[in-house]
Amino acid sequence: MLVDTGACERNVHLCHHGRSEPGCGDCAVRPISVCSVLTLPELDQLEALSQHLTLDKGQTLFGQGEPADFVFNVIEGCLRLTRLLPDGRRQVMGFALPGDFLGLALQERYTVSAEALGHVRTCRFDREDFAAVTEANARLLKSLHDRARFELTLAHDQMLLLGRRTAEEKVAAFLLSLKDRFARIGHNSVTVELPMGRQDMADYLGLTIETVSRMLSRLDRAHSILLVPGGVRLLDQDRLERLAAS
Amino acid sequence: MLVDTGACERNVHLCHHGRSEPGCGDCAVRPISVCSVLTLPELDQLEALSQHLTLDKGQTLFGQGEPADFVFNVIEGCLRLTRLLPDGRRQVMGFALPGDFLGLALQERYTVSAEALGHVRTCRFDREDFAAVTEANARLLKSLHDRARFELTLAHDQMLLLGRRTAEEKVAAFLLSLKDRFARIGHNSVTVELPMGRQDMADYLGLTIETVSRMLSRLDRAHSILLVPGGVRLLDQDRLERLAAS
DNA sequence: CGAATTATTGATTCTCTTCAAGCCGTGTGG
DNA sequence: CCACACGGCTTGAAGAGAATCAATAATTCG
Repeated sequence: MLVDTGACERNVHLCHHGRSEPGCGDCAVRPISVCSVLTLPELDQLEALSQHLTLDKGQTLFGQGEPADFVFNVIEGCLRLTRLLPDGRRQVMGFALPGDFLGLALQERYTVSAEALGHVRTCRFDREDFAAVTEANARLLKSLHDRARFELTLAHDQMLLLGRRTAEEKVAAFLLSLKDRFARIGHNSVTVELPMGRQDMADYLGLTIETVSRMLSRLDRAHSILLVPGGVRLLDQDRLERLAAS
Repeated sequence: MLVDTGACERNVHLCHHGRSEPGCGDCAVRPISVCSVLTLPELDQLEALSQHLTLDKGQTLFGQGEPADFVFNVIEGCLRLTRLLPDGRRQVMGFALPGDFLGLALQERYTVSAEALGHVRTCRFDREDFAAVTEANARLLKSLHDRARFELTLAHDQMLLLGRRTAEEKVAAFLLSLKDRFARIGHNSVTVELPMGRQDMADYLGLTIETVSRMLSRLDRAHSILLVPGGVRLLDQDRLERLAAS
């Protein structure tokens, strides 16, 4: 069944690694990516298999249902991972930030679509090539496995949120978790950037866009947060944490 | 914060492997467990580290927040994996069946409680011991990783269900997925056993017990299913699949 | 058998959705 | 420069689906 998946331009910018541009050794996200466990020789090996790939806002990295030929490291920017039901209902499974690896939950085909929420840079590998490297390198496999296990706990957290939390709690928990994620990649601030739109937040939290907007307004009115263009300032983190109550 | 976690008896039956009882080589769930990738000598090594552990209905294998000292293979029976919020709201993260491995999403402490829904037999390993074996055996690590990735896709499915499906769709999807899981472990029948109670189903699906009961009654009245003691007979699987619409 | 637990069903309430309108920042072209 | 359109966001009013409250029925278990 065909469904309108929105913007799907694929005129992405691709470039093979050349001697002139900085390689894996200088990669900005290396310390926080799966590659952090690799030695320099191993990095060289991997680098030979990698291609940089750049997307602009709205472009699709891969689409749900397509053959899963590639895996990716996110270097810069933010992507939205969505799953679509035949009738158009949408669930955002997550947002990928720099350092994230895309391709853990892969079967033969992508089960989600990945779309750029702004300018995005990724490092792409042929899935088979990457699998071969993984097969031969126990440390890399362990690193991927640790990520998969961590992703699993995140997914469990999200299941609890979707199943048992109120709209206000969902929004509060979302803002806090986003703050934590940004903190982990070095972007530490009480003002949390929101690279995604309200509809994306809604589809991530199992709500409607109107409810998300209302809850943000409510939190703003209660001076728990301050809505600013492109983001949110967390004013009363204690209260938010009490709401998010894990 | 302390919360009543219900039945917590720990008088579980423990037994070291002895020569007289059947070992890993004859294990009923070996072909469907993580152990399926191991050679016989490797199985012997693992067997030396294993203890059988038996629980009766209502007993707790491990509790949320406790130090995660052990990992488990489920040999027989069904367990409920729950996470509790401080205020008592509960989310059932999943049900473990024979062949399932418990301990993928582990950090230092268990993030869920595991309770027996009936008579349960498990194979227990010290977490450190098991980690050492995993570390040294790439095939086992790969097997665990594949399981983790599969669990991740299941978690994603559940997120979609919790976030975007109606009560009736949730119940229909649950019955079908349970049927599939039983089929995969050899228990193939149009009559699906329901080892868990209505409250467990409700907490798994993000509903209340009353809503689950109502939806089951509705499906029964529509002759899509037939409610039988301890289970459900799937009469109109097509209609269920249309409802579950993935 | 009788008590306790679990499940079903009905009546009512409430949270979130749906429908609808208006607002705001941005970009565009006359 | 301003009118206008467009997309994203907010806000309000009405409606629906599931929760809650309450009572009864069916099972399980001692």
